[in-house]
Amino acid sequence: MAVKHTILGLLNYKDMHGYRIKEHIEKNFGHMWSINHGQIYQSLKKMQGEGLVTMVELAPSDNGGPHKKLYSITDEGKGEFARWLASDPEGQMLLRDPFLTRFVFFGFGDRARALEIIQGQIEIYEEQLARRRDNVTRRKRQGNYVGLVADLGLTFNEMYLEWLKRAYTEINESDDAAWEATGTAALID
Amino acid sequence: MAVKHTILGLLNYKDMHGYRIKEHIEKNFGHMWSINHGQIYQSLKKMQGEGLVTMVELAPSDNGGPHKKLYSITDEGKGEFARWLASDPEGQMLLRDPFLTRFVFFGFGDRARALEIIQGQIEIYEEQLARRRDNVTRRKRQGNYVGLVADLGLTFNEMYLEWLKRAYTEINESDDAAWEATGTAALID
DNA sequence: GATGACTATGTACTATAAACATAGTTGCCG
DNA sequence: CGGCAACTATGTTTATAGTACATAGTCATC
Repeated sequence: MAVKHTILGLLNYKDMHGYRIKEHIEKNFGHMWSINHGQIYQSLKKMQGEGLVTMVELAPSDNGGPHKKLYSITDEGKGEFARWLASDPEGQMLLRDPFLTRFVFFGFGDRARALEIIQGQIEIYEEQLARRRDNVTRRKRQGNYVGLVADLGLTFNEMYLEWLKRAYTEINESDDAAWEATGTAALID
Repeated sequence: MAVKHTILGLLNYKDMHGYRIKEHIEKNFGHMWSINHGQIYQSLKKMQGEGLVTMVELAPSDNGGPHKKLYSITDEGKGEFARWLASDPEGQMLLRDPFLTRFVFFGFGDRARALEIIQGQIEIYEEQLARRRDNVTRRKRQGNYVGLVADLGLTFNEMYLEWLKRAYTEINESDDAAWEATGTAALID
C-alpha cells in the first residue's frame, strides 16, 4: 500500500487535490515509477472513508479553474503516517522492465534485431540521463533525503547505460553461432 | 503481460509444469523480481484457452511424484512468442521499493530511527551481494544473455550498497536541525 | 510412525496499472 | 473572434499482478 502512504506523506506537508498529488509524485519519486491518476482518485475516496483524510469541494467560481476537491490529512491520518514511517520496510525491491524480460530470451531470436532493440534502449536512457543531470544540477545537491534519492536515480541511470553499451559490444563482437548455442543452453541448468 | 511471455519463452525451451516454471523464473530472472505461483497456474489455464499451450495430465503413478500437469507450447504460442520477442519493448522500467518510498519522507520522522532502518537495509543487501557473487562465479561468465543480466544484478547490488552507505554517513554526520528543516522544504518546489 | 521439508496445484481476495471517458481553462494563431 | 491544441481536473472500467489461504502427496530422518 505504497500509494496510500505516499499520499498521506504529501498531505502531511500541505493540503492538495488529486491532480497536484500526481504532479508531486512524478517530480519527487518519478525516477523510476510513474503513478496513474486513477489510483490516486480511488485511494483518496477510500482514505476518506477510513477517516484518514477529509475533503472540501471547491466550485469553479471560487478559484477560476476547473472544479477541485481539496484533501486534508486528519489526526488519524497523521498517526497512521508516523506509524508507517517508523515501521520496518515490508517486502523487497522490485525491478520490472519489459526490455530486460525480452533480453534474457534474445538467444531464441534474431541477433540483428536484438542489437536494434538494445540500441533503442541506449537512446532512451541517454535522453533520460541528460534530463536528470539538469534536474539534479538545479537542485544543487541540497543534502537532503529527496536529493539523495535523485542522486541514486542518476547513478543508476549512468550504470545502466554503461551496461547496455557493454552488452551491445559483447553481442556485436561475438560470432552468431556461439551466442545462439549458449543462449538457450544457459537458460536452464 | 510479462508473465505470459516469460512462460512462453520457457516452454519454447522445453515442456514443463507450473512448479518447474516457477523455479526457472526465480533462477533466471529472480535478480530483482519474484513470481507468485498463483499467477503461473492462472496464466497457464488462460493460455490453454487461447490455444497458446496444450496440457497433458500425469497421474502420480506415472512418475512417482505428486500429480503434475505438463504444458507444451503450440505453433500458435511459438508465433506469439516470436512476435513479442522482436517487438519494441512497451512501457518503461519500473523500480518499486518499500524502503525508498519511506526514505523520501524521513525528513518528517525521527533521524535515529531512519538510520536504524538504513542500517537494516545495508545488512540485507550485503547478504544478497554475497549470494549473488557466488552465483555469478558459478556461472563463470558464460558470455550469454542470461549471464549479462546476472552481471547487471550484481553491479546494481554493488552500486546500491555504496549509495546506502553514503546516505547513512551523510545523514549521520550532518546535524539534526539542518536535515529536518530542509527535509520537508525540499519535497515540494 | 511422526514430523518437517519439499514438491505440486489450486482458489479467493486485494492492489496496481492501463484504458477509456468527460469537461472546463488557457493561450495562441490565423 | 472562432477554432484548436495543450493543460488541468476528475472519474469509471477492465485487466493484470500479487498476497494469503488452502490442500495433498513424497521423501528423508529421527
